[in-house]
Amino acid sequence: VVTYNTLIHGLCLIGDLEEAQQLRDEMINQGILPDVLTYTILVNGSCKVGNLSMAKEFFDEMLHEGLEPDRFAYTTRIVGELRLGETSRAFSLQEEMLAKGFPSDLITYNVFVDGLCKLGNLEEACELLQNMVRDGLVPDHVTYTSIIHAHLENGHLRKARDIFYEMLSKGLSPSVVTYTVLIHAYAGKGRLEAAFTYFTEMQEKGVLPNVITYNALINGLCKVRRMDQAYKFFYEMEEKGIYPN
RNA sequence: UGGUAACCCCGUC
Repeated sequence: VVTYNTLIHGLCLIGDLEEAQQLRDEMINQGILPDVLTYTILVNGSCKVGNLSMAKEFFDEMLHEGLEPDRFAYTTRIVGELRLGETSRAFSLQEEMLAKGFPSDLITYNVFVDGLCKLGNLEEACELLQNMVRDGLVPDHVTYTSIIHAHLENGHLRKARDIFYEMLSKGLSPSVVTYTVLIHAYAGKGRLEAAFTYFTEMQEKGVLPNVITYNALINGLCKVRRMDQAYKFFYEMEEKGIYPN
């Protein structure tokens, strides 16, 4: 079952759900029964390709097989419900999960925070932070990045920056993703000086920019037609062995 | 062996 799960996971990573499903069928024919991991992988893979009804089907099949979903399975399913905007269903699943002895962990909360942010419920997402603390959990850099990203998407750059500093004050280390969302927003709005400041700061802290970070900068520079500087970063990434995509 | 955050492109509106 580990071999099959690993292969199914690989197929899901490349987005080939048809083949993944066939392999699931094949393992059954071979007398190897899929387990909770198999279904979690399939539910997750379906979500990633945007086929949320398929995600639900796999989750239900897991139940029909008499398998008991665990925290990973529930959280994966919650991602799907939130993407559909089914907030109350997502919360019901959270309660169901709790009733089965799986209280939400940091990742479950992060899924809710990000999901609510993406649905435009930033307020509700922030309220969840209180629940996290109540449950003895500490918001991490992923939690903060979701909230910062939401503020940036709303055009509230200053608020985003404030949250960023709040994150630093709590001793959390921003990741390359945190810096990249900030750089993307500032560069995209023509605030290149601020973007450069973050770009410099991240490297001083040993956080290495990746191709997405460079794309964000180059995109901002191209928008304001500063092609010479755009090329400067383009060459710089090559020097660093970061390949343009 | 499985669950969370970022760019670009494309499609529908």
